[in-house]
Amino acid sequence: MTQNKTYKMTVCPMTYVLEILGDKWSFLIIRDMLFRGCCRYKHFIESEEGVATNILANRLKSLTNHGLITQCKDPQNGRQKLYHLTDKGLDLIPSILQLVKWSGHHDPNSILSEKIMHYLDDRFDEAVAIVRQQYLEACQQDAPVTDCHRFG
Amino acid sequence: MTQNKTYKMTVCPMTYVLEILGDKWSFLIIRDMLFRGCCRYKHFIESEEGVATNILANRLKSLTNHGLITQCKDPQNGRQKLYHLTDKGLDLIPSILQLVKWSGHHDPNSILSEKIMHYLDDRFDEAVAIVRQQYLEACQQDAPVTDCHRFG
DNA sequence: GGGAATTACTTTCAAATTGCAAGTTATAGA
DNA sequence: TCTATAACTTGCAATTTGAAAGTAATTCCC
Repeated sequence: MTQNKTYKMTVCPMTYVLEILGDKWSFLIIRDMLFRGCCRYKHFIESEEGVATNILANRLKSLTNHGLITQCKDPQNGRQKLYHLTDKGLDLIPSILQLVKWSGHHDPNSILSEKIMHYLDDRFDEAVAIVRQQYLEACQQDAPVTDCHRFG
Repeated sequence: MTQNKTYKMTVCPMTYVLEILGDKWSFLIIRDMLFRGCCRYKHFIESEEGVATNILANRLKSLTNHGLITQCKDPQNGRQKLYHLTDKGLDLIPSILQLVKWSGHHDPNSILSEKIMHYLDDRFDEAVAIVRQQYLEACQQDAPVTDCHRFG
């Protein structure tokens, strides 16, 4: 799917999301940031699914252009860049947790604990708030390894 | 993305969903069924985004194999097939409505009415129930053109 | 201060996937 | 029986992906 194509009038809500997130890797990048504390190029490359470096660069650019993430130089180390979710990106948490919840119910090999499923089933808004909160805290600490990996 | 590849142990909830829905067309097929009343091959082909016939056939097979939709002969007309969402497929409504809601907030060209956004923002569970209900009713009537196009 | 190492990419090219157009098969209706 | 229609399948060119190798800009280490 072309990620950086010229703008096309969106004819329905779904086409807008799918233009931005209608491929596997964009979603996984967001997941890695939210649940795995990834904020550097290297982190994403090391992630278990194994993105190709060119695809990663392409998607990071696309997500940046669409305003879901920001890039900045690491003030501690000029040869590194830091990637962070914007508010627009963070607003995807409910969507992502619904997808996680769906997997929890329908994936026969689901690894989600009962406790997590309980949160997603009965205290969804709370789960959203927790994931958001933990992400923001982890970012402030410059060591964004959150406890939220148990969700995603 | 290969849709019919051999089974791979899912390492996290997201990979399970993305293996099934990690491409634009699968999502659009579900949307067409939910919000546009599509239940025949022809309907999907006529949909505004313009799927290629081979891609459509591939995705319908994939979604069937993954248990999100079912295929059956139209009892009224033996040369037509009917496609319907299963419970597993219907359970995607919350995920899809969250994505629609996100678009409503962030797509500068959003066409969603205030009334719809109010439902999604403040009465989300109700919106899910309405979409599900209307889909099921429309299917029973064999003329599945629902009022829900206003959502998706 | 200079060479090696590291990080974040870009480039190249083969392989896989997509999309368009042109069949093909099965059933229906006249 | 002849024609039309619905649901595909096939062939092929064009696009996208993925693996590997290369490059530029720091930073580390002696």
